[in-house]
Amino acid sequence: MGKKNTPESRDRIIKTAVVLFAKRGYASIGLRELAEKAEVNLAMINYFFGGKKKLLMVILDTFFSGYLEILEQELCRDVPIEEKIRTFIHRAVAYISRNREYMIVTLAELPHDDPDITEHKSQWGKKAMAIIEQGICKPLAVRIGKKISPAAIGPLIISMMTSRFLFAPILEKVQPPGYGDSFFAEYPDLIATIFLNGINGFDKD
Amino acid sequence: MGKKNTPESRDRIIKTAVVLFAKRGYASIGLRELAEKAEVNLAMINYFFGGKKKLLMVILDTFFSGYLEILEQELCRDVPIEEKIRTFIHRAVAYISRNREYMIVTLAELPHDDPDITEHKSQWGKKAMAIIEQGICKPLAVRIGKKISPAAIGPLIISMMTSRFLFAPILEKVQPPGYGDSFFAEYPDLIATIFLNGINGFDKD
DNA sequence: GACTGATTTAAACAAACGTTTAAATAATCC
DNA sequence: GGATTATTTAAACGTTTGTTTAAATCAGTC
Repeated sequence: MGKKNTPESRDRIIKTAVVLFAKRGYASIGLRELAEKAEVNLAMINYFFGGKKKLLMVILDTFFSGYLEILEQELCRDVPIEEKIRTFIHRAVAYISRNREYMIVTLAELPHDDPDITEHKSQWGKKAMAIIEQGICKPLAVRIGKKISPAAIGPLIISMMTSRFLFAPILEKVQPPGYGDSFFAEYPDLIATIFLNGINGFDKD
Repeated sequence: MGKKNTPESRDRIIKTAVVLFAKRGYASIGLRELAEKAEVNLAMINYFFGGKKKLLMVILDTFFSGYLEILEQELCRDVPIEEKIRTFIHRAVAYISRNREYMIVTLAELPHDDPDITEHKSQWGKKAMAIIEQGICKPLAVRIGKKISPAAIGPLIISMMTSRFLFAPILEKVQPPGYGDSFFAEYPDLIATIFLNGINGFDKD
């Protein structure tokens, strides 16, 4: 059963799709343009993925599974909750930054409600929520005496981490250059501190 | 010059478009379906707006101008920064909740980079950034001795406020019912407290 | 009641859409 | 080396896309 080392045109389709979908949106990219940019015959997309929507799901799965792995590894550890959250945010921001386009495709499709895709996304949502419930909400309730729903914390924390990247096209036009490199070095700490202690949390410097 | 009291089919187009775009995404809604659902002839959309993209821009403008008005009114007041931010978040969350679909259409299109639209969006971005610079970043720098860029604060604060709404399709499938009404009553306070003092800010209850 | 401008209509435009087909090539196995 | 897959190709499928056209209907003014 002729299995090659790596079906390299399949990979090229995904890589190209992620870039195009992130830049102009999943729905507005035609398969012909995708095929052309990926240097692949049009029919190959349906050959490998069985349809445009299935290709999107592969991308969503790739991002979600990577994000969930970090969630799992960092939030289930038995360390003080502050340290746990801080190292989680550092790893997660690094992951998001490294896979910017995957993240954008995923986040941009989140609010929409295609039945197939929503069903699929909520599979990941369930798992994430369970981890956040155990890893953050429960120990936090013990600590501060207030129960915050994982349905609030989960979306909140990922939205905070991704905020800067989702606004990138606007910010690049608005912002006078200069924040470039040093900014992203400080970014994970900024998010972690605000999530833990708010903007007042910078007092102690 | 025959001006009617209100061109009611123009309004119907916008109202219908906002709902459809929010639910399934701007790019995946065809003008024929939109016209049908709005009970309007197909050609009316181009007659009133001059194109699909222009219709989208009207929607983006509507949301942005409302949001910016709140930014302006609340953040330029001369009151202690904590109180200022807290009341701003309350008003903004109420606005977002009331105009959920407008917000979703706007936020879902944010990360994409259609030249025309990005140009247009960044007009609003400039204004928002200037207000946040003056209303938050500057007084905050005095208070905590650390300068946080408005290019970080602006996206962060709106992302926090909208997070719960953008994840709605997933959460409705995942979440066991029960958080419904009481949740959204507490939501603005939750966001404001976390932004100001982080999750540790609930100590004092 | 004709005139004017705003609104509405049905019909058509070329272009692009996602998907399928059947035949050709390339790679792998025995 | 012949048989068996896996991959690639060009062509066509029927729909749907956003936009335009020119004629029809409507409302209000003089």
